[in-house]
Amino acid sequence: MAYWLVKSEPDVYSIDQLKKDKRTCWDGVRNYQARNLLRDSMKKGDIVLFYHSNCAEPGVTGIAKVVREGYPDNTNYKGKGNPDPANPTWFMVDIAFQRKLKRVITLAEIKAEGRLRDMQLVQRGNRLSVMPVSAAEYELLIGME
DNA sequence: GCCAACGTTGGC
DNA sequence: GCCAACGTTGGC
Repeated sequence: MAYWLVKSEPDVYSIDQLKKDKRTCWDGVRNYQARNLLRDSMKKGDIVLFYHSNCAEPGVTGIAKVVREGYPDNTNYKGKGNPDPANPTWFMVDIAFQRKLKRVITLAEIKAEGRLRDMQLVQRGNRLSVMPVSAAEYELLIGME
């Protein structure tokens, strides 16, 4: 089993929305590196840290689980369907709500924790919206809750 | 709203 | 295949 972190702008899709929906398809990812992870690496049962970006208090806000492995995301090709559905470019997974953290583990705290300095999240110029997290990093982070 | 960092696009 | 222009992300 692996661990992941996904970013979402709370104005667009928040942890509270996921809690309400119970599960959602993680669509709209339009980055090839992230696409490869969605398509090839994320497995059913994997744990996903839910991160709020581009907001007043960026940080990890909850935990979700992969409930459906990568399948074609044929929508939203600039507003239209995939011109070639047999050969999809973009993929998505389904994730289900697990729980909200008791509090937000903020980006500032993560940066301040030296043992988390290798997390992709805090690497320079990181813009990936889906990224792997090691088991050790996951445990440490959850321990800060 | 600013700006740095990065990906993508397109001319050549 | 190079590289400048442009668009997007995301912290601050």
